[in-house]
Amino acid sequence: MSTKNKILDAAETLFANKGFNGTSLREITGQADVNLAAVNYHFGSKKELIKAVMSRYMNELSPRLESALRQVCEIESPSLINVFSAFIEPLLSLNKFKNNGTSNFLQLLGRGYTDSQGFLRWFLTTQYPGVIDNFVLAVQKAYPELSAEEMFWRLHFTMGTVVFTMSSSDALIDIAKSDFDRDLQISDVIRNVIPYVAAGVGAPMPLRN
Amino acid sequence: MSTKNKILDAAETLFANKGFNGTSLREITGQADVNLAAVNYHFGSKKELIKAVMSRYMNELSPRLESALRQVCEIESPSLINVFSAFIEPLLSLNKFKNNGTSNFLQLLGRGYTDSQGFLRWFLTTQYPGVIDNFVLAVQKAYPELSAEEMFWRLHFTMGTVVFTMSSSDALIDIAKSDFDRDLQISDVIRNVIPYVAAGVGAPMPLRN
DNA sequence: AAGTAGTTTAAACAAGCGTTTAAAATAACG
DNA sequence: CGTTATTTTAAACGCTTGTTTAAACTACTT
Repeated sequence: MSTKNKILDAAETLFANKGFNGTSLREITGQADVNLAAVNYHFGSKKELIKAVMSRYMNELSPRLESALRQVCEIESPSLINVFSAFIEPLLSLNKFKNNGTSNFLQLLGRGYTDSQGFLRWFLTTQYPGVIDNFVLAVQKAYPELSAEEMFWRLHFTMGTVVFTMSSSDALIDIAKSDFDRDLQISDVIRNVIPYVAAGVGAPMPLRN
Repeated sequence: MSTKNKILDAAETLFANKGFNGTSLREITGQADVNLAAVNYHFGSKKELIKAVMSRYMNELSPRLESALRQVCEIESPSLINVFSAFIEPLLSLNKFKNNGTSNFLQLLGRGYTDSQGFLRWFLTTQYPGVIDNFVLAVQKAYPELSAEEMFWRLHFTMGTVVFTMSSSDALIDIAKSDFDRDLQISDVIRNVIPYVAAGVGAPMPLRN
């Protein structure tokens, strides 16, 4: 395996578990078993490494996601469950792409929104706008009465639900094991969260004052 | 104002905006206009300072919250909207306690769940179990059909929604201003999130396979 | 007024950080 | 084979981190 990929693999796991700020280049190169200077040689800087880690996933995910959402839009009258279920297959496909891929990616997404003053949010929204656009279109078709402003709020809440849940999914799975004696996978977490966010986005429009 | 409080005030704002890892003691003591060593003299360590910042809020919040939730349980048949609305007054009361108190506290809560490997989660659940217990009781009364396992999931999702929303509430308020020309307060965010989480928690029980 | 306890101060500490350098090792190509 | 290019390496860079030290200063008590 190439040095570049060894770095990407080690960085991905460490970033997901300890955040971007919380992971040093020495930890990464130590786990990847490569020289410290290799990061700056191959990626230029730590910030560029973070982008590279995210890009590797987004380039895999975004075409699948866009096409799945487009398919939902072709349904006669799609439900919000249809919309959110469109995420399942593309997200779980990241597990074939790499071990713990789904979990790692979603955790990284969560980190990106709280660590590093939102530069990752900027990166994602400017580099992969097609995903967001198709998502909004699908929700609009499933719930046309939802105003633009209400949509803005609820999609943000949904982002929060998913991102937070995933960034602590390891703890969640542990608790589920000890409290309910159930062995859960990341796929179970995804399937559990869909009715929740679908109901949240589908809540009746509140009366404005 | 005492040195101790000057440190707490400066630390609170910086922690909320930049996270615990992302804020140095020199930034804190600089903004507080206090000597660097004062933190270790008065609090012992950075970790203890973080606890002190959180405790100051929790000691103000938890009795109000517990009593509000107990009141909801006394309603004949409370709705989930009732349950979550019980949070409004106690949370907004933090604004009288300190400028931007509500926003700062909720952002800190969000930081605590992702920064610092969850030691803050441990701190909160062990030090303030009464809040969680009363919350669960209220939800149980409002939605008795919800199984313990489903409750576990949905409360976690709710925590995620709130915590994530609040930790990025500054960005949210900025976007709302530029996209919808609406000047929002933290209270608007709270009022918007309630129908969402109430609908999410109130979603019908899914069929198990 | 002297002495003591509490507080503040400047300076230094060791350790860790991301990044750079220049030499050594490896690979690729005419 | 010999000569470029590319990659890897060890060492050091300057800087920031949390924490500690010991002296200076303040306030209160006897």
